[in-house]
Amino acid sequence: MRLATWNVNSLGARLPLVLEWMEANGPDILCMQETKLTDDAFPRAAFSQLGYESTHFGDGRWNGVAIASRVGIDAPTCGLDSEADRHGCRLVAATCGGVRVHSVYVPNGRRLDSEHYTFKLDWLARLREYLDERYDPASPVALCGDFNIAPTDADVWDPAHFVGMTHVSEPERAALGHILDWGLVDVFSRFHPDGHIFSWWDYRAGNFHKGLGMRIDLVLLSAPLAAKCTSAEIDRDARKKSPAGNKPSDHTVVVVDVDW
DNA sequence: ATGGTGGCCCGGCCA
Repeated sequence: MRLATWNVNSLGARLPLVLEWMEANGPDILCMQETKLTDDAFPRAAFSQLGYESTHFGDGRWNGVAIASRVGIDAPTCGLDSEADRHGCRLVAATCGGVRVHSVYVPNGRRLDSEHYTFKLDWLARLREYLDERYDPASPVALCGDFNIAPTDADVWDPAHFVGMTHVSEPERAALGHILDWGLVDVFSRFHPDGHIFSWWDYRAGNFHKGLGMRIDLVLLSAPLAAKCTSAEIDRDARKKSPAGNKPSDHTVVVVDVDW
């Protein structure tokens, strides 16, 4: 089973590149974030033509998450528990090939003194509660998406640059740690313990070409899946303009293979 | 390294 996650930064703008990448790389399941579409505008037929079922949770201009799967989309659900999250469109889940898959878009905290930062920490705490209430960590569960957190200092280009900034603060890393403590493994870091491999680069100032990025897009697998994970890679090429001329997102794809 | 670019959709907001 090939499982991938990609913050596409507008599926409306990115659909040609996403389809091009799917045809070339054959994911069984692709989790997408920041589709920026309403459910009505989601291009279900385009995925269907490639053999994928899909589920989407979005209300338009911001956020929006989706899953495309060619191994089934069963029992789809949207959001966390609260009414506030129902308007955030930051989580969609479905059972795909026997795995409970979640496409997750964690709020951006913006600044440490921002109310958005408080909301981010609260959202992460409720994500842990969501796991506690629904699943057994001994079952196959995957959380895939843009966590807007670099798990360690090896996941940013220069830790000194990020002192006092969001994405790296101790409370954010602790909140992520609490989610991992439920029984999930950041499988990419297990295959690449030295870090310094990134999934996001600011569009501005040529940061991609300078190597100035962060690893904030994660695939978290419960123990039965993590034990059978054979590969975890970041496809840096998908951050470039494609051979067909399609423009990139500011994030690229994380691809995980599981012997499942 | 507080500028810069790109997405939303046309005036700023968001990342």
